[in-house]
Amino acid sequence: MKAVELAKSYNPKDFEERIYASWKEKGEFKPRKGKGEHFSIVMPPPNVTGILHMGHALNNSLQDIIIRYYRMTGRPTLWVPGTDHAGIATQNVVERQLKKEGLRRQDLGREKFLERTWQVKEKHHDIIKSQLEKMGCSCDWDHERFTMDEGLSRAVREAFVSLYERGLIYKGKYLVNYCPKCGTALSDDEVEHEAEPGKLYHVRYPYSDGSGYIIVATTRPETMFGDTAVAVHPDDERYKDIVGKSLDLPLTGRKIKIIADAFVSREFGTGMVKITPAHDPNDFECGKRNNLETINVLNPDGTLNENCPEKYRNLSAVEARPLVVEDLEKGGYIEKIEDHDHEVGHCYRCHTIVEPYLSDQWFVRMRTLADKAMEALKKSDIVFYPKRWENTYSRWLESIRDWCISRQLWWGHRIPVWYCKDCGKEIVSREDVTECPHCHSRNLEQDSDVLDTWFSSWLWPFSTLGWPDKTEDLASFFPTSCLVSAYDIIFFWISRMIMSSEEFLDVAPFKDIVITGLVRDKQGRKMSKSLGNGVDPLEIIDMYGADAMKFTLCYMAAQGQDVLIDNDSFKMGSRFANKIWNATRFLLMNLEGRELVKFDVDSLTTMDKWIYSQLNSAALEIKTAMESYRFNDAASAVYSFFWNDLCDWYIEASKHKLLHGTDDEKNLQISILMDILEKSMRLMHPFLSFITEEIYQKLPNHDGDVIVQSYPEYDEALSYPDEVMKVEALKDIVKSARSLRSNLQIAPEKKLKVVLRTSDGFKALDLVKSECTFVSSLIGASSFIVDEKGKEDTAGAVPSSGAGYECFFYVKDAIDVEAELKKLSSDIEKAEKLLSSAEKKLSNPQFVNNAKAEAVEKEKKKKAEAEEIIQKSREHIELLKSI
RNA sequence: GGAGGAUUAGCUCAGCGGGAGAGCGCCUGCCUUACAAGCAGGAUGUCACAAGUUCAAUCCUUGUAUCCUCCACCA
Repeated sequence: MKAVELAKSYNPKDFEERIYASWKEKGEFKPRKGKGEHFSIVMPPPNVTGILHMGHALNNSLQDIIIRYYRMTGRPTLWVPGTDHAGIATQNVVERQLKKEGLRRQDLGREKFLERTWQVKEKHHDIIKSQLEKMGCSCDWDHERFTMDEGLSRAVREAFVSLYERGLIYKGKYLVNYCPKCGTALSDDEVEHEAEPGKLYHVRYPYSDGSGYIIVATTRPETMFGDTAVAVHPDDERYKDIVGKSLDLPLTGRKIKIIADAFVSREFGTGMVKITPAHDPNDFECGKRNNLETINVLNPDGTLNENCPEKYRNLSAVEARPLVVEDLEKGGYIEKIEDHDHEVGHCYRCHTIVEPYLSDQWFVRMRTLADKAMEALKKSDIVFYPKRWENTYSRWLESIRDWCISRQLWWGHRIPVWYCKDCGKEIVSREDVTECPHCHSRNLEQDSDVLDTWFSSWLWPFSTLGWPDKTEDLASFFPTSCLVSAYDIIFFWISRMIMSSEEFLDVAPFKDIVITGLVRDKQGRKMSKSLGNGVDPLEIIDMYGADAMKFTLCYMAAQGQDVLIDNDSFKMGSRFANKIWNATRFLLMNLEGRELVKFDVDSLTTMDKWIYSQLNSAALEIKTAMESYRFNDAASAVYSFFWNDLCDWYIEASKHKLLHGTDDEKNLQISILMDILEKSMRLMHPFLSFITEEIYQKLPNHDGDVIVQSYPEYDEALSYPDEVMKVEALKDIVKSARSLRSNLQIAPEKKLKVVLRTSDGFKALDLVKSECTFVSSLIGASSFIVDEKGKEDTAGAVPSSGAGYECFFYVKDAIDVEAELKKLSSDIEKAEKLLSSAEKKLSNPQFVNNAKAEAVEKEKKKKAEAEEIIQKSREHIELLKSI
C-alpha cells in the first residue's frame, strides 16, 4: 500500500482554510435528515460594533464542539449564526467617526446617517463572519440572520403590535433613566451602578413666616430648583407639628410645603427630605401620592434649563453644583457638608452619569411575562448549567419592573406607531400606515423613536427560524436544544428570550442554558483595550492554529468558572495537536508497503484489547461529560486517551512488531493501528476539527468527511476489564524498573540482565511473558527473564518491587547504593503511613460494621499491599548493604 | 443592605465523603530510526482558619478571614 506522507511538522496554516472551504462547499454544515430528535443552537449574535474577542472565541468554540458532537451522533443538527444591530453601541461608533470629521448626526440627517451606519454594519459583519470561519465554526451560513433583516423586522412588529393589542405595551410620561450623552432613555438593566465618593449637603430651608428653618440633607443640591415639597415621616414625633407649614426655597424664594410621607426614613440625615419629583424615582412616586407639582429643571442634554435661575442655565449638573453650593453658603443656607459615598448610575455604553428624566416613553408590562418565565423554570422546561444561576434568574424575575423600550436613537427598528395630525389618534400597525383609518387623513407621522435593541434580540431563537410565519424550520428546529452564553447577559437577553417565547409560542425557547465564565487575563482582570491585556483570537489562530485555540479553551472551561489566559496558555493545545500530527506521521510511515487486513476479536492480543477498552471508556467519559456540559472533562478524556494511552503505551508497544515482525504480523499490527487511529479521529473531531479532518482524509480506511461520520459509542462488548488490569500491572513493573534505574543512575545505554520474579496468582504473568521484548526495551534490559519458579540466582542483584512481583537488576559495576537506600526508606515510610491508616480503620469495629463492604475490602487489600512493600523493601535494604 | 462565587503544588486551575491530581514552570538524565512542540525520572501541598456531623471530611453543616462578581431608589 502506498501511504500518504505527512509534512515533518504540524502546520495548521497548510490546511485549516482549505478544509473550511471544502466543508462549506460540500454543505457539511447544513442540517441533514438523521435519526432521533433534532439538535439546534442559535448563536448569540455578536454586535456589529467591532470584531470578536476571546469571549466570543470561548463561546463559539464551545457551541461548535457541541454542535459537531451531536451532528456526529446522527441527529438532524442546525446551528444558526447571525449578528445584532446593537442600537446604541453601533450608533455611538458612527457618531464617534462623525465627530472626528467635525460632524454631528443631525448634520447628516436621519437618512444619510442610517446609510452610513449600514456601511459600518456591513464592514464589521464581514470581519465577524470571517473570524467565525477562521475559528472553524460549523454553523449553517444559509441560515444566517441579522436583527434588522426584513424577516426579523417583521417579527419585531408582530411582537410589538400583538403585545399592544393584549394591553402589555403602553406609552406614558414617566421618570426614566436617561443618558445625556447618548441622548436616549435606557432600561433599568442598562444602568450600571458604581460607588462614587460624594458629599452630603445639609441645607437650611427657612420657614416662610420667618420663624427659623429646617434642615434637609441632599447629595444633589443643584436639583433643588425642582423641589416641590419637603417630606417627613408621618409618625416622626419631632416634626408632628410642622407638617403643612410653608418654606421658602433658598435662592429662588418659591414657596413649598412640608408634607408627611411614610417612605421617609427617620434615621437618615435629619429625617427630612426635599422632594424633587422630576429628578428622583422616590420623589416621583411621592409626588404622585401627594399631588405635587413636577418641575423639570434639566434639558435633555443634562444641562439646567429655564426653570432654574438664569446664572445656572445651560450648565451641566456637575458644573452647576459648586456654584449652587457657593451661593447657598453665601446666603448662609449651608449647615454642614459631609463626605458621603453613594451609588451613581452610569450608561452601560458610554459610561456617562445617567439622569432620572421625565419623558414620554413606551413600556412593556412585565409582570405576566415574568410569571410565565418563572413557571418555565419551576416546570424544569429550562435547566441552567451550572444550576446556581437559577437563583439569579428567579430573583430578577421576582423583582422585575416594566421595561422601557423606546430609544431616542436613529439606528434600530422604528416604533410601529403613527400619529394622525388631524384627528390626533394613535395607530399601531403591523403594516406601514399612510392613511388614518379613523379620519382618512394622510397627514400622518410615525413615532420618531426606535426600539431597544434587546426588543429584537429577545425574539432571536424563533425569529431566525421564520416566526411569525409557520415555517418548516420552526417546525423542525424549535424549540432549540441549548443556549451557550456568558453570565453577563442573563437579564438583558436570556430571561427576556424565555419570556417572549413563552408569550408568543407557549414554550421555552431552549432546554439547556449553558452559562460560561468570562475570559480574563492572568491577573483575573477583564480584557480591555485601555489595559492592553487583550488576547486576540486571530493572533492566537495565527500563532497556534484554530484547533489549538478551541481545544485549550475547552480544556480550561470548567463549569461556569472564569477562564484566565494569556498568549502562552494556548501552547497546551498546540502541543497536543502536534502530538496527534506526529503520531499519525509515524503510523503512515509504517503503512507504506503494507496491506490492511481484516481481523476479529480472536486475533487481538491483550495490549490490543486494552487500547480498544481505553478508547471505549473515553467515548463513555466524553458522552457523560458532553451531556452535562462539562467541557473540561471531555477535553481531558480526549487528551489522556490519545497521548497517555495510545502514544505513550500502545504505539510504543507496537513498535517492535512494526519494525521486526513478519509480514503478517506487520500487516495485522498496522491494520489495528489504522482502525484505532480512524476511530480516534472521529472521537477527537469535535474538539480538534481541522487536524482530525486533514488526517482522516489521508487514512486508507476513511470514508467521506469525518465531520459527518458517526461518533464512537460506548460498547459493552468492547470493554475488557481483565486486559485493562493486566496492562496496568505491566505498566507498574516498567515504571518501578525505570525509577530504579534512574535512582541508581544507570546510564540508558547500559543494558542489564533483568529477572522478574512473580508471586503466585500474579495476574499479568502471561502478558508480561508475551510482551517480553516490549518490557525489555522499556527497562533497558539486555536479557529479560520471567522467573516463575524462583530458580534464578539473584544474589547481588538489585531489586525493584511492587504488588505481586520483584524485578532484579544485575548490576556489577559501581552503583549509587546511598541513593537507592534513601529511596527504599522513603518507600517504607510511605507504605507505613498507608498501613497504619488501613490498620486503624480495620481495627475500628464501627468502620468494619458500618462502612460499605467494598470499602472494607479495599482497606484489607491496602493493608496487604503495604505489608508486602515494607517487607520487601527491608529485605532489599539488607541486600544492598551486603553488596 | 442583600445574593452568589473563590480560597488545593511556584503559576493557572480540576477533583469533592474512604490511599492528594492536570497543564505550565522547576531539577536530573536522554537528539531511543513520529514528535526536543519530544522521552524518561524527580521534588514541591497543615487541600484558607475554627468548630460540628460521620466509623471516616479537602469534600457535608455552621461560623471566621481574605478576594471577586452581581443585584438594590434610602435622600
